[in-house]
Amino acid sequence: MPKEGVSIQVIRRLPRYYRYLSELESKGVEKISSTKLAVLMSSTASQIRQDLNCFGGFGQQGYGYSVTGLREEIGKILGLSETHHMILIGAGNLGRAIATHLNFEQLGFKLTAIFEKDEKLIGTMLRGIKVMRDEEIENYVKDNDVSTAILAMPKEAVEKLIDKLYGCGIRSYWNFSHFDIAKKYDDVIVENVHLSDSLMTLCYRINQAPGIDT
Amino acid sequence: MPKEGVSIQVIRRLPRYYRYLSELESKGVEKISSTKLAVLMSSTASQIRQDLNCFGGFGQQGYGYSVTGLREEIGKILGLSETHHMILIGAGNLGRAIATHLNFEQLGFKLTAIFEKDEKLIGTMLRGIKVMRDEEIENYVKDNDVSTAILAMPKEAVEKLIDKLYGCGIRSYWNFSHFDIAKKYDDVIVENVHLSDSLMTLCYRINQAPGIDT
DNA sequence: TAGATTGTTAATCGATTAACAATC
DNA sequence: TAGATTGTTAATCGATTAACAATC
Repeated sequence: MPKEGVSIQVIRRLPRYYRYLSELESKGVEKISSTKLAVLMSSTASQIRQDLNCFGGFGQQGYGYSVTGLREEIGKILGLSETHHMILIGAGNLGRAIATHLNFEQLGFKLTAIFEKDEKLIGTMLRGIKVMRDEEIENYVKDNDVSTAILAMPKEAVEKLIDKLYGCGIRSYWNFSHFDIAKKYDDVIVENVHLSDSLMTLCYRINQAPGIDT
Repeated sequence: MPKEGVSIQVIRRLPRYYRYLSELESKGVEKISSTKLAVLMSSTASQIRQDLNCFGGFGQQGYGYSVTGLREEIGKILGLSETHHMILIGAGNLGRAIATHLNFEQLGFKLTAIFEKDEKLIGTMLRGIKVMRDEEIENYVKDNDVSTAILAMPKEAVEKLIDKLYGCGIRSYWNFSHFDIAKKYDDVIVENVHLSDSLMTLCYRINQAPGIDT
């Protein structure tokens, strides 16, 4: 169903549609028009209809969209019920926050193993998963289906580890480090989360804004 | 120096330039051309020159850019030495990760206070800061300069708290929740970080990719 | 039927890329 | 001077917005 070549801008809006539709659904709203959804989301009706029609005609003329129906369709497009297995590498502050904070099961994933370098953390439990030693990654990946690795460690550590992960066949990464994985391997899927970049852009905008100091 | 109306796309690329230039600098590289930087960053020379010339002419014809000089200029543009004071609200897993993981001082900010609802966490120390009771926010903000609030708590909690924060005069937010602050107040600066949205787009791309399963 | 709202085509707008004169 | 590379203008490309016929 999802067509090829949908732009990344459209794809990045899909989770947001999904969230707003989920909320409408939980409030018992049954149908919504692109115009009303646009007001709710500070978007435009045109954009919503264009975005959705990249994947199919989910509405009904003269009526609008079924809230539940559309939410489900977007869930299918995103593939949220696919259950890719993922491993977390790095059980420091950030890794622990990721592991405990997210509902992986609702996001198309299942966290199945956690690895860490620091001896002090090995053996501790996180989300019901025992933190394993760094060196066990290769064996684990050989014996288990692993789709994706979450990289919650510094750039330098990723630099050292990435060949091993790639060698094990892992081709998708949720990357919190500043190591540029896509540059090194062009056949991988990488979603980067650069928190410090995000904060820097906030800094820029505060400085640009008139009358906001401190 | 930074001109008005620079597009958000350009601004979001600035931290990345800053990072790559910092790395070149630490490797002792003194000059770089837009062409070489483009190769390094998987960008284009045109885009780099266009981006930089939104803010000024930092290069020298026939030579290129001074690595240190350009890094410093971009640092100035981003305002990384401005030291805005920020408070963190929410000392759960995510809040703790944010507090301990980032070098605020290098990013234009200083974390000065942490607030939390959960009694068990109040009084604990994070990054040398004692976690305070939720209700003390207003008094703290009245007595101290606070530019920005980091919101590391669920949507519902932000929904309840946002009027108080806005009422205290806080006009910029680093928002990890799904509450839509910009919708409610149109004179605020909001940088959203939606980790679950990010993971969903990864899910989509894995499902689209040929031959990647599990 | 009349009103509403979609799906889709066309128009506009803005961002990226290419080209090249200026100049170090 | 000749070569290199910028700053900047022009061309292209793609995304967003507007318009409207189709249709529920």
